[in-house]
Amino acid sequence: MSEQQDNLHAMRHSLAHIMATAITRLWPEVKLGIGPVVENGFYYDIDLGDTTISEDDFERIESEMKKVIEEKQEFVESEKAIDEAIDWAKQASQPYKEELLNDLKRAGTTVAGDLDASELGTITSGDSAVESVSFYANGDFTDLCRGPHVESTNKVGAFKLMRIAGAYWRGSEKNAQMQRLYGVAFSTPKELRQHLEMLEEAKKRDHRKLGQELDLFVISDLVGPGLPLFTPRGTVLRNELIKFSEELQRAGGYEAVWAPHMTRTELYKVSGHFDKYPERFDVSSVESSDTFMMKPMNCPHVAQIYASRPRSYRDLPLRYMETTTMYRDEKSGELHGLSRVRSLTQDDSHAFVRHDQIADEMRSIIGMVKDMYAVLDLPLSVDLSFRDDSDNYFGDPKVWAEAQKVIEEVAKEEELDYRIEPGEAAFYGPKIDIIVTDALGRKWQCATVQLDFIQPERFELEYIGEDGEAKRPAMVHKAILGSIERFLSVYIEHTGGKFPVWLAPEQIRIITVNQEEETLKFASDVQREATELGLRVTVDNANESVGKKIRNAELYKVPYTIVLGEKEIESGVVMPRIRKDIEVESQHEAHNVSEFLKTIVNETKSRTLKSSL
RNA sequence: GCCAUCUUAGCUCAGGGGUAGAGCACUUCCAUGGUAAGGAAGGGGUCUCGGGUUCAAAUCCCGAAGAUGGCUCCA
Repeated sequence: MSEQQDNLHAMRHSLAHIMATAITRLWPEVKLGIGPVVENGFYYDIDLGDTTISEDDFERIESEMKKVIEEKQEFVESEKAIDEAIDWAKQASQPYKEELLNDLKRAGTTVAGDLDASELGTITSGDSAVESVSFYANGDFTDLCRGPHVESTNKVGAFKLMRIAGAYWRGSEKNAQMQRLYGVAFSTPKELRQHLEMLEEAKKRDHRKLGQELDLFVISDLVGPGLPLFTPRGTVLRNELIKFSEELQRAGGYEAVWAPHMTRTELYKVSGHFDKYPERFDVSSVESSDTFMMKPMNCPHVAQIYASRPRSYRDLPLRYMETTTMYRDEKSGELHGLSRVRSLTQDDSHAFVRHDQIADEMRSIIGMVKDMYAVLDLPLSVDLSFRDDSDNYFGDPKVWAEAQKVIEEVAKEEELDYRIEPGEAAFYGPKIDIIVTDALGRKWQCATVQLDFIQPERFELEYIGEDGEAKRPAMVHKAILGSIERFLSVYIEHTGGKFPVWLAPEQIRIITVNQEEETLKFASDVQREATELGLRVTVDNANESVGKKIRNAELYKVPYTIVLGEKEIESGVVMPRIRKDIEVESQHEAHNVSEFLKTIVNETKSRTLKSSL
């Protein structure tokens, strides 16, 4: 972390204390949980018993916080012996702090997750237990805290309270539910303003809103939550993306296969998924009966295609792809537009490879991923999800170590911007998770490449080696777009609905000036010509003003609009209206109709037109 | 699944214990139009669903479903 980041961190953390100070002044009976720094800001968990705070109280809290800031209270660190600290917590009636301290005393740590860890008192000696912990005080307010803080309450930059959420004490639903107050904070008012503007922009681009406005998908109560239906426009997006992905895969030697969407549950018992994630299988809403279920993933099915006949080392790699829909019983609270659904379609593939072919296959896949996201104008970075020392993983640790080495080498060779994330691996093997950064700077995981030694083992997959001995292949799972639904949610927000020409559901809209026979005929001639060139074109000959029809085309963010009337019929020349983000030599040049259509075709075919946002 | 908030026409939303509202969209008519909304008329709602209170419930109360924001989870 740079010095600047350290300072921002201290500011945010100090603001959490200042908020707690303000809340303690306004509600002296408050029981405080923890108050860590999070991305872009901070929060504090509070428990007010029967009272609940609402966002209407933010004004009061913020103005109290401003008072604390103006008082320029110094942050003073002190140490207390652990028992003394526990007494303090008792006297201050802070049961949550007391619990943390007791855990510290007993275990030297608390069992809670990462966020809590930064909140714990400093361990000054010994491994197994703690002798003393650190406190920070500002004015009358003292809190168990490891720090660091800024020197005084007036050095905290700009902040704003954002929202209230329910949160369980230490993240467990067995515990008391507290209220979590979130704030954002930045070093300068300007950065805060930029952040708030970004949130405004994100709201405007919300894919659920754009999905409705641009008529891309719908969710019907009768069909059910998490089961989106795609309209013709949305389906064009889906199909074009899938087509591109499959072209990349075909070039990499992948052949299409097909599997039904239902299976005997037994398949997942053999694969090991059922025992590993029982809670994901025991819910009837995606199950058809005790013995059959909707498929929640694809790999075990494809493994059966491999297993259907004897394989030779000469056959490998065998590369199968299938863009297919799977069904997962996501909990209702987890569903969100297209980004979290119950029916998700993956551009899935599985390669069965010899161990000496793993690196090449990984390299080839990384190439596809790079090509895809270059065209989609989404910069990418990579998380190498490796195992940790826990026993959550199947298989031989030695094989894992070897595979992880190969993966890291490939990441280096391909010059990927990568981070290693221990403990993030799937239970059957290490993964490469590809993270894209959208136009608003938000990060999303999309593509994933996963190495799997376990399913070949579970399904007893074999090939006959050069020496005549049966050998076990490895499986390489991959999805370039990941879930198409989820990718669309990211991409709709990335582009704000201004899709590049090759993807645009409607590439050209022809607007007629009037309803005269001659005009209508000319419009339909141009439409036919464009359609024959493979373009997606519609004619708006509604009995409306030209201005109105232009406006409608704009609202649908159609890349090219041409108005046809008497002038165009006579001259054969059009003055296209081109969506502003599209780079062209001149926005206002007149074109011969046929020439113009051919230019669009070229742009479409190259798939390289970037939407500059 | 848990907590909070919300659910009124296809969409965006106002209203609120006593005959259900607007804009857009839709239909029809007039206007035949020139690069972001031409004019008029009309149709459209068991006010999410189920119970309760009341002379009377869309409105108040309870419950359910769905949505939204979080929490938790994400093979």
